[in-house]
Amino acid sequence: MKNSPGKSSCENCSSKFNNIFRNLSPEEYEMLALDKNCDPYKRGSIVYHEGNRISGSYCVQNGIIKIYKTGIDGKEQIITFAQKGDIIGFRSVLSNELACTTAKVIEDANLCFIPATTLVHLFKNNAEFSLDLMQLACKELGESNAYITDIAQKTVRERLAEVLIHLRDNFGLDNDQFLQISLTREELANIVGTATESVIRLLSEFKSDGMLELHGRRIKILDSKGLKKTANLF
Amino acid sequence: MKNSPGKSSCENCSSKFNNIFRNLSPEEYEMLALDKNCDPYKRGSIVYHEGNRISGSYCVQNGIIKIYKTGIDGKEQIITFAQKGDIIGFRSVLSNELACTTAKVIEDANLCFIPATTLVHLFKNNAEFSLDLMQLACKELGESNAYITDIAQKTVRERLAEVLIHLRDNFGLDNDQFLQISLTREELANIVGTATESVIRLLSEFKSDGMLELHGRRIKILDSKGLKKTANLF
DNA sequence: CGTGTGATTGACGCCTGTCAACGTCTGTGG
DNA sequence: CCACAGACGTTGACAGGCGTCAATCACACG
Repeated sequence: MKNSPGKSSCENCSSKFNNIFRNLSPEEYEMLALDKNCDPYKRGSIVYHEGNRISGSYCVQNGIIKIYKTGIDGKEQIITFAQKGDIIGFRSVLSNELACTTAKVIEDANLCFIPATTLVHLFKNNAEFSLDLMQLACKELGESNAYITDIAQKTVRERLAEVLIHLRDNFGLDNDQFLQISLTREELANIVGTATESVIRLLSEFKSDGMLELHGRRIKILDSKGLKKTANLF
Repeated sequence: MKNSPGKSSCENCSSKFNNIFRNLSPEEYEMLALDKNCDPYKRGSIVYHEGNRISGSYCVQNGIIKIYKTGIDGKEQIITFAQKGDIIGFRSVLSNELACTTAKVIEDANLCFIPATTLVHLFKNNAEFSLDLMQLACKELGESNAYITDIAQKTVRERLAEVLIHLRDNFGLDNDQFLQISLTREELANIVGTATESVIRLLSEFKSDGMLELHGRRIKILDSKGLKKTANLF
């Protein structure tokens, strides 16, 4: 009875329907259920830290994790967020390298730890699974390369608008039509790659232009089309 | 006799010693040799184009290929270069997606075309190979994420210095100690993510500071330590 | 109520992109 | 052999986006 939240089998895990483990055999699900280890993580806790060796990957049951790199003067650059159904840390596990990012919980989460040996075993013995995982890595690679182009060519204003659209598309809205995900101004700045003050100024400009409604940390997109235009998205 | 340059088997291909195919069985090498298709490509020719479907990957025997995305107003953002022993286009093949970059020859090259079916077959049937390929994708992912951090946090001056060091480390020097790879100012700008004029000005500043020697397109690094310091590298 | 974190606003100036003009080099065709 | 076109490199002028610094406000928490 080692799997705390209801010793749930991954086979009918509540997280994302088509998750990365969809092509496992019943036996492999069994194995995964035995090997994994699900635990709650509080907001603010570090799942793994850049530069450390990690002994396995984590599958997100719920909550939100921010994945970032630490750059000049300790300024963090947010690479992506992981949520329900996502798997994190597999890059370092499969390459057998030190973690090149830090994973920090920003909304209370339940994570299932999957030992490296289990993951590698599945990768080597199930071609469907390995292809799925490969495709995931390739998808992330494509996204990262697209973001390089963005950040290299677009202005801060364009990038911020784009990030807001992106956050809406990826995390959705709450009951009041506000962005579901709640970030500090500094975190927004660390996605966009700019100063906190610039984010603040631009957000209030967007508000003046009637594109946003702001209530503290909560953000509502009023003019999606205008925002996309500002972002140079088509 | 379909493989033009000496119907060479990949098994003893002259390209990079530990290349991606190092873990194939003799039978698999045989299969690869039968399926592949090696052709010369002239400087300036396009190997594949962003947005098109590609029917296979390419292994670089020699020459240099520039991989870039087209951004705002057609401005190109160079993501990476491929040289001897590198494999390109595998991302789109394995994800079964459209090419998200363009590959253009900048130094006359010989490329071996590997049909998608062959690559996928090898991936599914040889766990060592699939792990190698996965590690390659993960390595590229790590590099892309590192570059996001750089480009988001460093100044143009720092990035240019870093790119020069990077080009030296990856392509080496010619007999006169100049960088082996020859790029236009515009291409340098499209790596760094800046304007051509800025690259020109910064290069001559670096020259004034005694860190570089410039002869047209040829660049010699005189003060590697100073350049690294300028780049904020340790 | 003090402390700390996050948000906001203003002032200031440098880095860097844009525009324009001109120089240089190479290859082509007359 | 020369003229010309076109690509590439260089330089200067200029403005404005955006980062930095500093002060102040808002809010939560022990």
